[in-house]
Amino acid sequence: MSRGQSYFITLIRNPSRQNHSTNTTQIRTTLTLETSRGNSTEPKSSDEHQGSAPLSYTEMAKTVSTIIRQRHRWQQTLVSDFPSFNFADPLFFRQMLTLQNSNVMFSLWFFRWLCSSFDYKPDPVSLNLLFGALLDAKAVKAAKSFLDTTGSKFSPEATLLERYVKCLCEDGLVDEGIRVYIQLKESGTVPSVATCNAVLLGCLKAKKLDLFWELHKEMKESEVDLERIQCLIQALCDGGEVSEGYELLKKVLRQGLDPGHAVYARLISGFCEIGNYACMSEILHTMIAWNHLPSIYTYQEIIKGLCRNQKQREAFCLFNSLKERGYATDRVVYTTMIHGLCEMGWFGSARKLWFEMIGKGMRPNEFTYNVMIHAHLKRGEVVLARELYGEMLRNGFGETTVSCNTMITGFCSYGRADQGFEIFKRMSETGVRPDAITYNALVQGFCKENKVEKGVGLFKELKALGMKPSDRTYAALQKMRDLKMSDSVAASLNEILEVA
DNA sequence: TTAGGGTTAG
Repeated sequence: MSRGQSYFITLIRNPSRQNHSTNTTQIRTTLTLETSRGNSTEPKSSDEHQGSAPLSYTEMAKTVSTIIRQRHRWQQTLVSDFPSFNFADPLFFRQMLTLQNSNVMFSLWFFRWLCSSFDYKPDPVSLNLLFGALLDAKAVKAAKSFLDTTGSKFSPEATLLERYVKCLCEDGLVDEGIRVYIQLKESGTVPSVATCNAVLLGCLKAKKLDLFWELHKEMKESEVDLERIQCLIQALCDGGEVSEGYELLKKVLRQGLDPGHAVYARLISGFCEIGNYACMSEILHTMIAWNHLPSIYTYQEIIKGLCRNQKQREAFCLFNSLKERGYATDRVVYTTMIHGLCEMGWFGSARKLWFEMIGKGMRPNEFTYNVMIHAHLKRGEVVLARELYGEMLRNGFGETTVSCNTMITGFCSYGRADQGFEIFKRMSETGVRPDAITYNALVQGFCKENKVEKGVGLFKELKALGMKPSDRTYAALQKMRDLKMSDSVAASLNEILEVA
């Protein structure tokens, strides 16, 4: 718990510390209820105190809290219910805060009402308390708007600002978190290790690697704890420096420390990506030795990495051993494995897995369908691909850019660019956005069939949309040069090729 | 289950 927090809590529990001559529990005020509502379901404005009985701030806060919770438009009636009560007393607001800690938004509404109804000048203690309560409740957006509206009238305590930075970064509002963090540092505060780590983690989440290293450079070496190590290893992996990340892991392990499941998983994924299975396997063994059972996510990454590096045989062995060991091989693992097998041309095994997965009650989704449709098209089985595509749509998986591209590239590679173009036309009707793959595939497809005019037209569209033509697209257009075509198409083609 | 994972041209 931060110093600021404990100070506030002591303050609430023992308000006499604040140099006020009175203690809240001793404060008595004479309340007279001048208006009384007949509605029995509404909270009574303390009828029992009507007349001369005094009411402590604690009791009054309870009553007002109940009214705020239960009565609509309480803002319009509170003053007339308690005309002689001084709502603007800061001590009363603090009582309200302690009572409302289960729902800080009530406190915020009450605060806003105070500001708009009275000449209420909130004191720094109340402002810090409310701000802290908003952070406790992780109401980051409310905390931000609270700061925005109080503006220069409120400078939160540094400890609270640190917590604010942490909440912002955790909530994905990284830019704002970094802004407050820099502001804190500029004001002379040395942020805690936890705050620094939160900022670094925020950078990683937002994929701001340059900023990560820039901020890390300014942080002190002495502050490096296990959480920082986790951040650093992730940053190294994200930046492609997996081996450096592994060196850091080894250093930590030599110190007898365990950096936690996620670090091993990230490094394994990194080594899989670059095809370094020796290191991947070492880390896998290390994590098991530290009692971290690799999750199905980690194994899926390994299977994907093996397949990507043409090691489908090893991937398939691993996949089968996972099943034997009772791992819940889910739809994603099946899809990854089916994809790997299809890429190798082992379509029979892929199909077997497809039915095995369905037999286990897992329904293929757009990813699984796409993998199989792509495989059929690669084998020239256009009719089967079409059938499966229809089945996918019937099963409720809508068309996506990827699924359309799969069909379009399939058609185009078999000299059926017109059929691909039909899908392309449908995309604009169904609101599926074509991308560079769509256009490049169609231009190449039409060129392949010597349909220069269509190819050139689509190329122009591609450029107009700000997309990048691929080298193969230029090469396909280049081949069209000597064909017969109208003068205008020839002029366009020349223009395209000259610029290239 | 801390969250994290799968598909399209080459």
